[in-house]
Amino acid sequence: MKHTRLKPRALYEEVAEWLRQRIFNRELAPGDWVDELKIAAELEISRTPLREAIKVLATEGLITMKMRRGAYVTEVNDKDLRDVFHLMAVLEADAAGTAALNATDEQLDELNALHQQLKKSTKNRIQFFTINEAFHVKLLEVANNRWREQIVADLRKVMKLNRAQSLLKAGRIEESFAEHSVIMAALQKRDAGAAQAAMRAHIESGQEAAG
Amino acid sequence: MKHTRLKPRALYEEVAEWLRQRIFNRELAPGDWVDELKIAAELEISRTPLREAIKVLATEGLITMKMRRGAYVTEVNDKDLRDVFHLMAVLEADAAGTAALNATDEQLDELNALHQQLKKSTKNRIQFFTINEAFHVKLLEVANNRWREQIVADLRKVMKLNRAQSLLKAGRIEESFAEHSVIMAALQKRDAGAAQAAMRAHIESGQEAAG
DNA sequence: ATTTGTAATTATGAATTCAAAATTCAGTTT
DNA sequence: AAACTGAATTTTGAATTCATAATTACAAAT
Repeated sequence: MKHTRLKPRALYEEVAEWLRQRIFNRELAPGDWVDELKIAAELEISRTPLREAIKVLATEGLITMKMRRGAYVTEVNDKDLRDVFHLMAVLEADAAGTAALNATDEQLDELNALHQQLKKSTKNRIQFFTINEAFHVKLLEVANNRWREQIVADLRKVMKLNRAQSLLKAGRIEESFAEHSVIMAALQKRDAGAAQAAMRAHIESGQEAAG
Repeated sequence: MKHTRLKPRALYEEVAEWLRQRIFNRELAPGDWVDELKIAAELEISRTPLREAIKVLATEGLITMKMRRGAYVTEVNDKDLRDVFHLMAVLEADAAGTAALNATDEQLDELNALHQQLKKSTKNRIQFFTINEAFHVKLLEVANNRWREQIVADLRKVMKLNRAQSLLKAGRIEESFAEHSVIMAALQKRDAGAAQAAMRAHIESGQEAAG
């Protein structure tokens, strides 16, 4: 039995996560200034842990700090978004290649289980996104490079700054699922080159849909 | 004329950089605990900016924080190092490919100028390292993806945690320079595939030398 | 001698306080 | 009315203080 943790985590981490969610939900939109006093009052904490959290988000790239002026939510322009997508494609494609070669049979089963769940979620946008992300996270986990997992997670956060990525074009879900099928097939054939190519195509395709 | 800046940067950034240098110089070795009181006293500052700096380094991966226990310099094992090298190879190879296609003639000249300096530095380890790093940084700059520049910079920091990377085997400098020559030639021929392959080979070769 | 329990000490986490820079706003001048 | 000046206010940066968790030191008991 997994007991409830006594010591969840540091306050500044809680605050950092709270800020991230606010940003992803657009309650704090790109360009908005982070009002330290207002937010500290809202969370009923002092400015100290809030300021620590802000510096963490700044290092992640979600927030930009201006000396003696304050901090605002990072604004990503079209080029930034293209650049981030490109890196995601490069890193995830490489991960797919590695996974095709190194995944255990159990891990392939787990990935396939997620893939089957995805198949059943094409009618539910939110569920599709959730499971889609779980699949990508699982694939990275199988590729087994903790530094890449961290980097891709950070890039994903930046991508989420842009509203467009979540507002997919009509028919995109079906298209996305079809691409996933190609990836899954390549993984099961343990064809690294094909898995790599399929993942790259998938992410570039997602980029077009978002743009 | 570039005047001296009145307000260089935030104190916590100064402290973060000071800590990084301490770590790279092994005055703070992997596994060492960061004594807040001692360091704050040494720098004659309060714990507040020091703690902010620690959180930044933690986000970069240089320091690991344990709740209510403190922070210690991250220990990287052999697998970590392999993983970091792999990502460097993937990211820098891709950057080399992009640079081969998109560099202006002026940028190619600048890269070549650094390459010529490198040629003259094979007798001076420290100078070779400095110019070598400048070349890689310049190449990333030409590839023009600020997110990648940040990521590679962070990975480089982690690599520097390991002493081995700076203690090259005999003959490695000449070998390294030869590899650079191949990269430079591919760039000047604007052959993206060749540039990519050469860069990947170069970094993997560096990994062997470090291991 | 080893182990267990408790007090003392130390270090971390967070709030509060203080200092200084930037912004706002009123008042004056042109 | 627009622009400039300088005081008042607001906001950020950093030091200090306070609270509490963790470690150490020490004593007692088996």
